[in-house]
Parts: sequence; structure tokens; C-alpha cells
Amino acid sequence: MPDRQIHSIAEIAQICGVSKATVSRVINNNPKGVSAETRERVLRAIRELNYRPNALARSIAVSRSNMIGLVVPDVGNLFYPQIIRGVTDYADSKGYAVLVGNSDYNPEREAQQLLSMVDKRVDGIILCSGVSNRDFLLDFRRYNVALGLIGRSFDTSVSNASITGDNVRGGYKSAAYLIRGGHRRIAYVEGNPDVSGSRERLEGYRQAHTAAGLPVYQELLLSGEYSIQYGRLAADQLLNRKIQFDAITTGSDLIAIGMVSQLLQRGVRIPEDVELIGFNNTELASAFHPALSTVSKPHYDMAQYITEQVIRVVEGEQVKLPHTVVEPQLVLRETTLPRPYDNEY
Amino acid sequence: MPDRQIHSIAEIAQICGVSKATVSRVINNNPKGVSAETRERVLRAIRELNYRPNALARSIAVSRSNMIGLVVPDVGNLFYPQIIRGVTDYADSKGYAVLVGNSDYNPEREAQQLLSMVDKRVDGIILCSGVSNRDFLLDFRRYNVALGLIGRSFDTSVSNASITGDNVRGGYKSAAYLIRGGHRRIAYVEGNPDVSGSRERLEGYRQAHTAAGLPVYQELLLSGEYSIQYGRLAADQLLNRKIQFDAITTGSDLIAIGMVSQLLQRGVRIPEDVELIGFNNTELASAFHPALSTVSKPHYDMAQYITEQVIRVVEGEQVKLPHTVVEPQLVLRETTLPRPYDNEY
DNA sequence: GGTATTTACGAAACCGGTTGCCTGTATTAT
DNA sequence: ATAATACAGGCAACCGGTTTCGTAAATACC
Repeated sequence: MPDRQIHSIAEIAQICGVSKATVSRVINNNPKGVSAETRERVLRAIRELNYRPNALARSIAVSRSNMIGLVVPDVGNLFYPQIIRGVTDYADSKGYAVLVGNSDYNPEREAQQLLSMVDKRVDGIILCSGVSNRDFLLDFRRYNVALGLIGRSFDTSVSNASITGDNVRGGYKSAAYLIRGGHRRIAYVEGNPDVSGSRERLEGYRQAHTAAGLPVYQELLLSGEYSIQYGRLAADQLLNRKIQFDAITTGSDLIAIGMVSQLLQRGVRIPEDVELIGFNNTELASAFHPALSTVSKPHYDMAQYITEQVIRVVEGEQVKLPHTVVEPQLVLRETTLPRPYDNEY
Repeated sequence: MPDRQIHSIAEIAQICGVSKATVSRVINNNPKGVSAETRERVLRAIRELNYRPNALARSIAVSRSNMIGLVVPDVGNLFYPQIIRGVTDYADSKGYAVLVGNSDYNPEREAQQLLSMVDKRVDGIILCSGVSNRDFLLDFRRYNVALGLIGRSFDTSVSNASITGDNVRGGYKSAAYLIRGGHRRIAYVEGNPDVSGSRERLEGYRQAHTAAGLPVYQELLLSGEYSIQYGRLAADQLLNRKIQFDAITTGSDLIAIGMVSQLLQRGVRIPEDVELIGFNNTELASAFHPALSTVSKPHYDMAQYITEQVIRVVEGEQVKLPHTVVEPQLVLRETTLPRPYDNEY
């Protein structure tokens, strides 16, 4: 068996007959203080021994870990791949590694994950669709970690940067589009009601109704979780309880897919009998059959953006914009009927 | 502004009038060598100051980081959520944090990610659908990191554990099912041809053909990438080049979805005109409309299993089985026509 | 009451790096 | 030729923990 060693800077130093300081200078290719030949000699030893500097040791010495933490509700949810990819791409490009954790929409678990990342001394944290309350986050700032928020926003004392879609507008647009189609009983089917986005979309839904002088029926407001499963369940519920509805807005494409799938199976035609609008415009929405009408935000870009900001604060630069909100766009496909529409309202 | 400090063990020690050693003992609740009252006093200080031990420092002291690395081709691909969730769940339950990286099916990037994880001194690495060659991985063992493989397998000198679906069997089963339906021109549409799974499935496809005394046509063998996009493209290619085909097997559900979506759009009926079988039985397959027939493996469980093994070797226990291969099951839904079938062949 | 054992804790070395400061020699300026 | 400066490189302190070992005090034992 070959030497399965992982060497230390001291060994390299000894082998080359120089001090640790010199090796360190070579590694960080610090141009000062080491001659070309010494440098070469050290580099050769490093190569020959396959020496890899210990990033952890370095981290504690310079008190910077070059790691950032990403906390999402559920990495298994098909909504998050775009986000994770956005974060890892940007982080990677700047030489940061990414630690991931699931919160399961549970404030305690979320807190646990956040603290565990502090323990690992990540330089920054990106919290996605967080469910922690404001006080906790505010208190959390004591740990001096750059904090970026996706999908939720507080004042600047809570986070260094945040980016959200305008969920109120999103909720408004989809409801308004359906209302404009003459629908009067529009079901609103949400995922986890604790997520702020849920409440905001509902607010938009309400606004669209009142703007049109229409009542909001409590029995049409459902919530459960962001999954295909739940979409199925919600469809069944609506049908089984014989609740009348002529259109649906949902809190995610997954819910929408589950509902469409189940409604179709139970003989409800879409969009002829029921129009439906999803949320988020995941990759799936356009591929699904019938293709989902949905509300679109550039999640990948949003993730990249927030990662950029977090890294900026880590590196002592200014955040470009502490709070960004992006206007969601209604994307109309096959689960709605066409009608004049200008994406403005 | 409150004190935004992160304290060190030395500070706690000083405040409590004890030595660092004592504080350390308290933190690791080492039952020996510290009296109840001293312990209490230290714990109080820790609580009051919100002290969080530096896991990095601990890692270098005990040469164990409690981090494991997960390298996948593309966290953005909808196939990986199940895997990532499986890994994070198990790791989390054992107190390990997870570092993720993308390889993009690129051996150089993969090597880079692997080495970057070594630098961070992860205790173990889980490599998913790796594209590195055997020699590289063998050489990589020098870094003394526990290594688990998903979706690829070598002898035990290369990895500590591996788990794969039997892709040959998977490829065989789906092709055989289609052949049994009387099809003679079955297109085989793969993702990245560098991934070993691709080649194995093709092998199964071949075996099924020769077993039935049928020829394999080169023009029916396509490959590109694992995405909905590519599925669309492949469908277009087949149609535009006027290549005759009466059935399709694909290397992933995403490709399948893209193809179905495009074929439908171009007026091809499924399954009446063309039968199609996906691969992997992602959450999407059953929700898609028409529901995808596909080849199923328990990815979440596989991910958990391999994580368990990796952690076992980290903790000095025996790996249960160094190499596991799971038998894939054909799941028949709406993109194929029903016919007698026993999932055995 | 004297010895043996246990217990509580501190001192200091160590893990693997970084960095400020110092020294000795080589180079340049005058 | 001499002083001034530059450069290469070593020493040692430091980052924040863990752990071995030693010792003094407390407790157990007879």
C-alpha cells in the first residue's frame, strides 16, 4: 500500500530544510520573501508528496472559513434545485464551499441548522424561505455571520441582504387573471401556511377580490404542504366535500401538478371546467402536460444574487441593494384559457 | 448594538476562573474531572455569553471534522433532490454536516471538487454518478477519506462502499417489455454517455435485442444530457430525420418527459403510436400526464444506505456490504400499453 | 491515624496553519 | 569604500480547541 499520509506544513518544511513560514509563503504564493529556487524546491516537495494544505487550520488562523451555509426547508423538494444550483455556482466561482441543511419548515430545526453552521464558522449564511421569527434572527446577528435571505424580508437590522418575489403582486395577478375570466369561486391552495410567502400571496388574492368587489369564501382557502401529494389531496378534498369552485390558484407548481393530475383523473377537464395557475415556474411547469400556467420568478438568478451579496459583506464590500424585490410575471400556458392580458394590472 | 462577539474557550475559562482544560471538559460533557458546581458555573457563563465552541478548532485538534462531502453532477437536476435528501438526513442524524459540489459530468471539475473537500478535511465523501476514471479514484485513496459511490462501482480497493442499480438489468427489462409488445425499432435515448450507467443500460438494451434475435440499429441510439430540454431535442431529431421508431427507452425520466411533451405536441400519440419508458421513477413520473412508465430504484434509501456506510468507516466500524446492487423494477403506467408481465424476465 | 485511592483541576504540549518582527546577507546608492 | 536599502528566510506567538500528565486535596479503607 502506498503511503496514505496527509502531510503537514511542518513536514514539508523539514524535508525542504526551510521553516514553516517559508512553506506557508509559497503555498499562498506570497510573492515576497522567498527566492525563486526555494519556491521551486518547496513546490516540488508539495507535488511529490501530494500535500494538501489543511483548510480548517488555515480557517482558524485567519478566522475566515471560506464556507457558506445554505438552509432550505427541504432539499428534496423539486423547487429547490434551482436555488441550490444558483448558490453553489456563485459560491464556487468565488472559492467558497457550501454547507447545506434542511429546516423542514420547523423553526426549531431551522435554528438548530443555523447554529450548527455558526459552529462550523461559516462566513455567511443563506436562509431560504425561513420560518424563524424576527426576534430570533435579530438575536442571531450576535454571531456575526453575514446573512442573506431568500423569499423573506425584514428591515436591514435583521439581514445583510434579502431578495424576494413580490408575493402579494404574484397572488394578485393570478387571482385577477382568473377573476377577469369571469370566475367567482377561485380556490386558493397553499403549501405551508407558516411561510411568509403563503400569507402574502393570500393577501394578493384578497386584494384582487376586493378590488373586483367580490367576496372571499373561507371554504376555498386550503393549505397543507408544498408537494404533489398534497395537491392530489387538496383536489380530492374539494371534490369530495362538494365544494363548488371554477378556478384554482396554488402556492407552488408541485401542488398545481398534483391537483391537475388528480382532477384530470377524476374527470374534471382543464382548463375547460376549471382553470388553474401554479406558482414559481419550475422547469416542470412547461414540460407538464397540459403545460402549467404559472407565476414566474428568476430563482436561479435570485440565488446567485443573494450569494453575491453575502460574499460581498464577508469580503468587506458594500451590498448593492440590501433589499430587492422582483416583480413576478404571469406565464400563461395550457391550464388557463386565453384572454387579453397585459401582465400589469 | 449588543456585543457581537464570538467568544473563545480561553475567555470563558478566564471569566469562570478555571483553566481551558476544565471548560473543554464541560463542553464535551466529559463526566470526569469536574465537580458539579464548577460545571454549573461554566455552563452558566456559556449560556450567558452565548458561547459556541469553534468546530473547526475542535476538528483540527481531534483530526475529525464531522463533515462529509457530497459530489453530484448537477444539484440543479431534478433527479438529485432525493439523493441529497437521503444523504443530508442520514448525515444529520449522526451529527455530520454536508458539503455539496457539482461536477457537471466533467472529470476535471469532479477531481477539483473532490480535492477541495479533502482540503476541508471532510471525513468522508459520497460521489454520485462519478465520471472520474478508476486510476484517479484509486490514487485519490491516498488522502485517506472514506469514499462511498452511488451509481457506479469498482473493486473494493477503489471505494469503501458502493451502491448501484443494476443498470444492465434495468436496460434489459425496459427493452424486453417493449420487444414483447412487438416493437422492432426501439429508440434508446440517453443522457451523458460518459456516465457508466448509460453504457450499462445500453448493454441491457443490446442483450434484450440479441436474446430476441433482433438487430440493433445505430441510428436509434441517441445521447445528449439528462434534461427535459434534451428530451425535446431528441424527439425533434427523430422526427425531423424521419427515422422510423415505434417505441422509446430513455436514460432518465426528465428525458422521457421532454420527449413525451414534444411528441404529443407534434401529434404523436402515446402510447398508441409510440410506447415509452423512462428511468428512475422520480416523483414526477407518476404525476406527469400521461403518467410515465419507468424503471424504479429506491434512490432515497440508496443514498441513506451509502451515507451510513461511509459514516461507519469514519467511525471505525465495519461496512455492512462493500458493494450493493439493487434490482430495478419496471413500473408500468400510461406511456406503455398493458401486456402480461412478471417483472422478472 | 496513616496509607491508598480517587477526584478536581491546571500546566503545557499539540493539532496545522499564518504573520509580525528580526537578522544576516546581498544589492544598490552615494 | 561605506552607508542605505532590499531581500530571503527564520523565530515565535497566535488562532481555538483537546489531551496527557502531574499534583494537591478529598475521600476511602483498615
